[in-house]
Amino acid sequence: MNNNTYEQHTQAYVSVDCIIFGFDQGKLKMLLGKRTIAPGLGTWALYGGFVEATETLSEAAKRVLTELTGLKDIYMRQVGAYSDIDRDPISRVISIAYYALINAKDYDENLRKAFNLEWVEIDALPPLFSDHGTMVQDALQILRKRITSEPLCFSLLPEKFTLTQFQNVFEAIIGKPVDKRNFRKRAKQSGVLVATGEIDKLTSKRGAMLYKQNPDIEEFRF
Amino acid sequence: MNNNTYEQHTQAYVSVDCIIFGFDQGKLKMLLGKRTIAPGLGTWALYGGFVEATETLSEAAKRVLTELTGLKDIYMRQVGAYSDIDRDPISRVISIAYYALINAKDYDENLRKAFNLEWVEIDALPPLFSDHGTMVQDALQILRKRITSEPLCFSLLPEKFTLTQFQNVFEAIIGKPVDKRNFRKRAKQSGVLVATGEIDKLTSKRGAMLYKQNPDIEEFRF
DNA sequence: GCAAAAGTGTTGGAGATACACCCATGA
DNA sequence: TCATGGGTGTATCTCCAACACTTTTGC
Repeated sequence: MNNNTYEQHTQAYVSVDCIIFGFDQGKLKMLLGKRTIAPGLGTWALYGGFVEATETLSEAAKRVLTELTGLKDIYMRQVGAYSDIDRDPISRVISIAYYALINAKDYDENLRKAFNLEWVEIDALPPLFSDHGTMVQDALQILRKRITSEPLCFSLLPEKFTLTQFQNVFEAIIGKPVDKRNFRKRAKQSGVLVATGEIDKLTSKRGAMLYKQNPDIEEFRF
Repeated sequence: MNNNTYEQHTQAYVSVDCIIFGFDQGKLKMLLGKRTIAPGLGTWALYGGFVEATETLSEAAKRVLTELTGLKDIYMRQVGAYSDIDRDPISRVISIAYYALINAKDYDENLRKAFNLEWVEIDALPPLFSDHGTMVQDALQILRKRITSEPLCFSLLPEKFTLTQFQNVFEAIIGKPVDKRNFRKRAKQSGVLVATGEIDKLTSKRGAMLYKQNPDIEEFRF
């Protein structure tokens, strides 16, 4: 900080933009809406909101996420700050992107319709408003890097899930298939999950063991 | 973005704070100053600056870095955005932290004195102003994670360096010693550096081969 | 001649990869 | 009975870790 007084400097609007990932039908998807206001009316965009004087960035992101999804305690992390001068043509707005992971099954279809949002597959993304496309690519890169050091997959799944579901989410994030036997071995040896003893009969005739996240992991390693 | 007009929302000052790392005397250090203004007069702090209307965040960070060091083309990356309501007691200021890596030998001592900065070892850091300590810890964590996927060490060294110097920087960042033979094997096999053919006679009687960063690496893997 | 830094190879173990078939059940 | 998804084991290979002595030369 130098000696200039604050008033000599300009202020800016600060916003958060939320990248909401979900897993559905074997695909990693995200919630996008078409802008209903200028600038960028009608183009696909992330949902966001201005940061108010009484809240931090993560509080603002949580507020937006809860408003949009009705869910609390959403897994959410900061991606970064975006500040191109003209990223918003109306005024200087600096935006901080957050990614969030939700279980798509928990998500209320009525809210989705009320906000005019769509689940869009991440490998079929349309062009996005302003720098939102960059934010999304940055978030995806972070997801892929962190998948072995943070329990990302579980936030995209129901509380109890089969090994096959776990593998499907994992593959959707890293973007390539993995060997089933090796994956299951790794899953069991790593200790990141525990068998519930319950059997899921919905997705297969034979039935599959349901697992959940091991709550006693000190440092996640997968 | 919702339908409210921009004017309904409050603006904030936006600043950048720079964490300048250097390597000197076998230790990873950073440049810190004691604040010369309120708030926090006299406490150790990062050097920063307000973001002006005409510049992006990274331009502001570059401006501050150049002002402070006289150097251009500094390796610099964003750490994240910090927004606690009272992180600055005078006014709402949202700050984006950047870390920078410089070769301490390039750094002009006169500038250091002019700005009243000190090189402080990262494992002997004093308490820092506001949330600057958090920024520094976050930056260090990023450095440690990225050391194998980004060419960080080279930015802390002169253009030509010995394998021992390279190993010293590496150890300083990860915070623990590594085996010399394994490290040298890895350095050579990875292809991240090339021998210059020149011999450095300054740091040893026998002389050591000088290497430099391999410019033809497409994806850095170490 | 000795102190100080440079330089050099081998072995063992752990973890990752590749790979194909049987099982249980509902329809 | 057959279609569907669930479940399992072994052999190989690659990468990483451990480990100690010789070389050169300025002083």
